[in-house]
Amino acid sequence: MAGTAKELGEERETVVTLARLAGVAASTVSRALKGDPRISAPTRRRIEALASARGYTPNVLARTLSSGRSGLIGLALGPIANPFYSELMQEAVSQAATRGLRLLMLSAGSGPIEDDTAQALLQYQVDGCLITSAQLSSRAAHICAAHNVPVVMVNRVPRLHASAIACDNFQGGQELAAFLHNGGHRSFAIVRGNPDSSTSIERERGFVEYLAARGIAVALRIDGASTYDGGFSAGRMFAEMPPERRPDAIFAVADIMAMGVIDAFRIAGIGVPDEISVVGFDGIAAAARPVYAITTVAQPLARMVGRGLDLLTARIGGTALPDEVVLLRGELAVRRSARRPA
Amino acid sequence: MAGTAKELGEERETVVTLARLAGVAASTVSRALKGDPRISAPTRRRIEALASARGYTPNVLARTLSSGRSGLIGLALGPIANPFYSELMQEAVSQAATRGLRLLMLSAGSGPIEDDTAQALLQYQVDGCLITSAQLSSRAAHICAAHNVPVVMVNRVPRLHASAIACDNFQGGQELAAFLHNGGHRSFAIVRGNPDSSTSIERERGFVEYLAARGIAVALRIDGASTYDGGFSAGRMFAEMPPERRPDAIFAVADIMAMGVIDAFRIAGIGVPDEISVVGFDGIAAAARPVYAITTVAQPLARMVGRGLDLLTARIGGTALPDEVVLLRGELAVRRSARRPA
DNA sequence: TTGAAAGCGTTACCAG
DNA sequence: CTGGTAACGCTTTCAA
Repeated sequence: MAGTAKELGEERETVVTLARLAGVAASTVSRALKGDPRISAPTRRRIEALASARGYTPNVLARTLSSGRSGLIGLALGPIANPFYSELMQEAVSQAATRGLRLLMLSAGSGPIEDDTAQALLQYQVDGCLITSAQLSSRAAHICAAHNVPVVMVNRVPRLHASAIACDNFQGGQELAAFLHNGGHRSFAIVRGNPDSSTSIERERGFVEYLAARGIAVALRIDGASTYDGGFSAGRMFAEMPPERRPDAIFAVADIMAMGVIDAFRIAGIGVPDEISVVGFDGIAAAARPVYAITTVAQPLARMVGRGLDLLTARIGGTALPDEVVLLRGELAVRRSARRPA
Repeated sequence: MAGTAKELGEERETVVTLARLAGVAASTVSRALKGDPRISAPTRRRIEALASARGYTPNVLARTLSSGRSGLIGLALGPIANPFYSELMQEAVSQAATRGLRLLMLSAGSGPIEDDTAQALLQYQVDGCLITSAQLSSRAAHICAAHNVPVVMVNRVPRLHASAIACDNFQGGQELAAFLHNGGHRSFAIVRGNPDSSTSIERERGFVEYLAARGIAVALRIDGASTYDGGFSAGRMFAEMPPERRPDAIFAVADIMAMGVIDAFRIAGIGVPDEISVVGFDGIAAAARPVYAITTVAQPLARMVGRGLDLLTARIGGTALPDEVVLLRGELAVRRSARRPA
């Protein structure tokens, strides 16, 4: 083991130094190391042995310069108070790794992704870009388009030049409405998420339209800002209403808000689901905890990330594929936070 | 706006194309753009104008190749079921950005960081490496050392060649023990974290030693795996004990486990802190929610990340500074999950 | 104040 | 099957 450790400050190996050591050309080393079939087995073995003995590490940046591909995917994320996005990020990191891609993380702040962030992406020659929990400003979109950097929005429907992968939020909203309606609920409220997130809007729309088709109007909509605290405040507001005016059922468009609502009810001594039903959306791990047991629509996280990377890699070769929007169906997870159909 | 958008497939600008356009040499462009004082003001302005008009983006990778610095920091993280690490990561991303650094994310799986991960870091010529929620294998440490890549562990004390920044876990453990002891508790239990995390061990040691010095032995230690579920199971175990044999106070060495413990007690109908006190460690956002209100030691997250990056950048110039371990004092946050001293 | 040229480490192309 | 050479885009001497 110690034999492979190198002195501090020792020069780093390169294809050239290896070539000299092996008595071959640099190009031969390069080819041998990436398994080019034209290199004879003995030569390859000799070079491989040498490389590993000397602890050679290829310089990906130099490779990028000459080949044009960096193996880097930019991952831009907005504020991730919502655990859904941590879970998404982890999934992305690990799936990218298995595909030999690395993630360059960019924090996008709370607004749309601006020029400087887009610039940063381009500076590092990312092969593509995954955007979650944020929108792309139109200039940023132009910049990416101009530089042939494919963009895939995850969990957002793109307003601009970009492909997207998302859960079928509209359908999920409908499904929850149906579940509650069949469960005998008749008066509904919604705790809304971020007002300019397509995700939240679609969920709400699905829910509302399903009920509207049955002649029911949603009685109340409160903003919950897609945060726990927002949900909690909303929950307190419901709790303060006279019981006879309170809705039967509440749809918080994100689990994290549903958790806040449920906690507010608990503190107020309002029984869930005995006095009021609460459903969420996302399927985050915390929503499944026994103390919440939230009935929700679980997003197919792994598949979303996988398909998202597919969309990206398909477009990376320079192949000019048209933008594509993929909607994946979420799965209704029936737990105990809502009274269920008989 | 539209004027700056470029046709799809148009060649990307480089110092060379800009130089041609401006009628100067490439080196002049390079110097002008980075504010080299030797370039005359008019020339600089002309070049700057041109660059921004044509949407020029420097290729950081090429720069790295010639200058040796990538501006990339490798961020290796283990499994981040614990929200503390999501919070840490976010903080790291944004602080790095303000320093002009970017983070390359590497998922380290659950074991120590192995050779291949270290290789990946080196391949991308990271200037330095931040490791959290994981240990560095001895080989990986050697590899980084050999390549002059400084390593800083965050929230871990290094076993090997690396600097580190952490909360003073030992002191925090003592402080919690003191708080509980002064609050009149006399029988204690610990819910342990990951058995080979220095963080957990130190917290536990601080707690145990404080009590031992007062002639009290910790009655019971249960493994909680640093997860909510682990805490929840531990809580159930306590709940099933005959009340007279149950400890007075429980120290869960991570807030996320304390949450599990508290929830288990709630389900079992055991009052916190009336029947039993629970304290945690970390200061994650969720621990402050009214339904938990966990008394805990809050880690100074922002300062930890800041000092961690300081340690790193100080070593990046090639400056061979000795390894350094910085301990920051956490702050006791007294909330309502534990009976407090009179 | 500016230009020319030589690298940085890799890959790709063209010879042989 | 292998070797040379020319890129890739930028910085950095060294000259002018």
